[in-house]
Amino acid sequence: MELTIDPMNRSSPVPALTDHLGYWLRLVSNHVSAGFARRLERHGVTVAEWVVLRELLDVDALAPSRLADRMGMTRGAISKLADRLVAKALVDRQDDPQDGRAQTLALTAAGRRLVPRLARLADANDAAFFAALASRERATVEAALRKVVAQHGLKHRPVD
Amino acid sequence: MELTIDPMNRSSPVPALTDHLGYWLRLVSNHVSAGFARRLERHGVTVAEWVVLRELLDVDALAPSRLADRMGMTRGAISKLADRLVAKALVDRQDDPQDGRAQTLALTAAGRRLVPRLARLADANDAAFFAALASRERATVEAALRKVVAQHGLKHRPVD
DNA sequence: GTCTTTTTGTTGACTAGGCAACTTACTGCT
DNA sequence: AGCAGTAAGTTGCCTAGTCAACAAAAAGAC
Repeated sequence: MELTIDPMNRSSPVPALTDHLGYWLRLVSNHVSAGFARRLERHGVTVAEWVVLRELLDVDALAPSRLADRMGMTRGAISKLADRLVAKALVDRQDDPQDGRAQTLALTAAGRRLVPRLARLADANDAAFFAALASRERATVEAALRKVVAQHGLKHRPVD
Repeated sequence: MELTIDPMNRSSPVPALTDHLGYWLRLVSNHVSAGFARRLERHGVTVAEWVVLRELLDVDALAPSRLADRMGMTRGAISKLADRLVAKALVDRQDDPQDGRAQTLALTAAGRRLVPRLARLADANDAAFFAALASRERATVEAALRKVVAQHGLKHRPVD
């Protein structure tokens, strides 16, 4: 390929950035996330914090390390993230009485109250961004993305 | 909605993270970018640096501020990014003789040599990630994403 | 029962970006 | 010509991650 003789010096038609599906994915994804971040900002919450809150809603209590696994972040990051959420009184951190190393994170009453409001923002953001797509089209895209996730066994890594 | 009477306490079925298309987008996008970053790592280049190099390939010389516009980054970020690329001898920074404020960035010979190799990594990464999709399916996804981009007039913002 | 290994969470150094203040230089108005 | 306004690039401070070293505690080996 690159060894092909090319007297006219046009041997390497380097593909454009936009030739990769990953480019479009990242472009749209970054805008969707940034848009959501803007909406969350008014509530003093970041996207990563939202994910924690939403995760905690279902489980009632979760070890930071489990959260790290679920979110695809390091324990160090979760440690600091939890600090912030505790400071905002949205999350309660408690030592595990069974295991001196372990902790457990849970929503406070305020956190539990906030989640549904933020969920509505998430709905609105998604709807606004993908309004251009017919619902059939949206389903197709989601199916394709799920297929990619399945094929590569991608673990949750919603935040960078 | 949240005012609906609900004696069973099931009034707010808060949607799951996975109910949003944006979630899947971000999950896949982050993995694709992280995968690409890993491939680039061996060449001592980051994804943002790759984007700069690829942009410069077409134009031969570009002002940092134009680059900032194209990449959706601040001038401050471009300033530092250019520093790194100059340090790696992949980019040449030159003062504009016409305008005492302005500069111009251009690929060095080494930079120009590197781009096609990195482009191959980009191709490989994209192909590997989306191998699960039929080419028709890939085209559908790309069309949908382009539609979203068009409807919102999204400017280039490939890097966070 | 002790000693090694593993696990849990924290911390500090580092990175890459944003934002805003700043310097320098050009532009346009009069 | 001079001066206000604007544009280009740099810098310092901030944020939110990673990574690796660490302390404390539990688990496992024997």
